Amino acid sequence: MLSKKAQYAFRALTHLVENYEKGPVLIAEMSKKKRIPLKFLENILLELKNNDILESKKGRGGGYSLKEHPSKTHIASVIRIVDGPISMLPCVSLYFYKRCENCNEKRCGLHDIMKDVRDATLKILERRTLQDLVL
Amino acid sequence: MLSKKAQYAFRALTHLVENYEKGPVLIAEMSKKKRIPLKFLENILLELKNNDILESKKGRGGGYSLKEHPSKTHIASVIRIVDGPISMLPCVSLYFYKRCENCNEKRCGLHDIMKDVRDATLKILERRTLQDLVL
DNA sequence: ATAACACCCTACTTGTTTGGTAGGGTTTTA
DNA sequence: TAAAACCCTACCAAACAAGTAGGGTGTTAT
Repeated sequence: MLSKKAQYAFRALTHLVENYEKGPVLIAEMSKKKRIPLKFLENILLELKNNDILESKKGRGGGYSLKEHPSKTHIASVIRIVDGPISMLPCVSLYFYKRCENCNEKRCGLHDIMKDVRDATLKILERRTLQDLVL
Repeated sequence: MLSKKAQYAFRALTHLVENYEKGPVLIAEMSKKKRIPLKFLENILLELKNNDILESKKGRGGGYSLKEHPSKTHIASVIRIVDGPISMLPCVSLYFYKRCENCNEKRCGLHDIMKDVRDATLKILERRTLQDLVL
């Protein structure tokens, strides 16, 4: 399950896509429009900025905006930043790999199954972008 | 990510598949062979039994065994019992559905994406069975 | 200059979940 | 009837999730 944090992140990003090319958007505005706790949202946006999804401008007329065109940022990237691994097992994760104790990976049925799941999932999440958030 | 509990469950189930038709297996044996904390494993097996994956026999010569042939129990069922929802959002879950506040489902891009992910995932997890755990 | 603006950063709090332990109770069979 | 083996409830500590607090820092308009 995606955390509430991730769901908030997507709600905020949706707002930013909807207002793309209208200049920076205030945290306060997103918080109000999308009903996200202000200070919590602040942390989330900061994290997305530190990971090159967003950029920000301080002072009057400032706010947050997407660093790239909505079609350039994949859903998978956002999830990895906010929630971490997408895979169901550490031993099949591409970005958060950890070998599993007590499973040799070459002869582990579960490993193979979860690798298939990972591939099927990423095929979707690495193709879809922020653009797809808004219909 | 699957919880450690779920991973233990699959390790134990693997052992039961490997020893299918050799009669009931002791908790203690699975605990030792698969290096799973005994009392924790006890709880897990009990839960699987209460959900019709396993059956048990008490007293001397007793133990746990699979209720049905390994090819009859799907990986998805086990995950749902032990960890709960498989989907990434409550609003796309088949067995644990909860509507999401602030998203009308008919016009939510994220909803659509996560529904696709769910379908792709279930296509695998509802086809693969315990039989596939052992190679 | 300087005040208002708006993001930046660290730390804290509270409640829930996870992973695991304890300690008897119950049923079965030799 | 005693030993074997599962059954059940409750408890515990550590980690994580969700959210709050309170200033700090850089920017812009006047």
